[in-house]
Amino acid sequence: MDAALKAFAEPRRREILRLVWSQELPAAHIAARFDDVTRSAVSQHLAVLRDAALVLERRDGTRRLYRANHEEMAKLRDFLDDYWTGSLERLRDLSEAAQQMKGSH
Amino acid sequence: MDAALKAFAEPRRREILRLVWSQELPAAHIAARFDDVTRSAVSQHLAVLRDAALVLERRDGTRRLYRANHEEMAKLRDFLDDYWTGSLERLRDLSEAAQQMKGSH
DNA sequence: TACTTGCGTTAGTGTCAACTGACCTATGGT
DNA sequence: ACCATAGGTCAGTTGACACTAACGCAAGTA
Repeated sequence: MDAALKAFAEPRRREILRLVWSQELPAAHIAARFDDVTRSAVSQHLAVLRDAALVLERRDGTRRLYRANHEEMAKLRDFLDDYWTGSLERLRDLSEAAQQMKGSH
Repeated sequence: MDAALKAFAEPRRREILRLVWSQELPAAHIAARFDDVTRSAVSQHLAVLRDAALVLERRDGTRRLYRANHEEMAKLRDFLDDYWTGSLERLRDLSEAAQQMKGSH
């Protein structure tokens, strides 16, 4: 999950992810969208996204088709939502911090 | 805004941010929460968060009190929400990608 | 079998970021 | 004035990472 956020916090990867959000695209089409970067760089970005499970890969002959993994993206979104809305974790941290202030002052 | 996401995509900084989410804390208290890292490192993290406007700093004598900047965090959240919900941007990218497929095949 | 296309992978490079340790600054107390 | 406390800053190291160029490999095609 941490890897997903890290992968997502990269402008180029966010662009790629957006391209394959609602349609499957072969690597060549994705790479062709970026004229300021080599095909190799895009391939490596795709590997990062795949390792983070943010995209899914499907092989069709010599081609590899990519599409966004909406399930994993939903998980990431839930994670972020939890951060904002607080949840149990932050309550625990707050009580610990309060306790620490007592002890040190 | 890109800086905010990048700053947020760092586990340690997310921890710090959570500590000052609903209460103001002096730098020393924040640093004391991390036993595997020096005060210097925490100070630098706080600088990154401040530069990204994710935390606000207030001076009180020799101390510096930090608290989360909820407004800026809301902006970040909105940015992420827009990414998910689509918005105009993605529609533009989709049409461009479709046009490209036509041209190359 | 040979050639081409589609794509991943590897080595090497430059840059950036997280961290430590030493230092500097400012405020407040004695 | 002196000293302690709170905390930022700078130099230097290490490791991660985005990238290029060259190579490797599988799957069609002639």
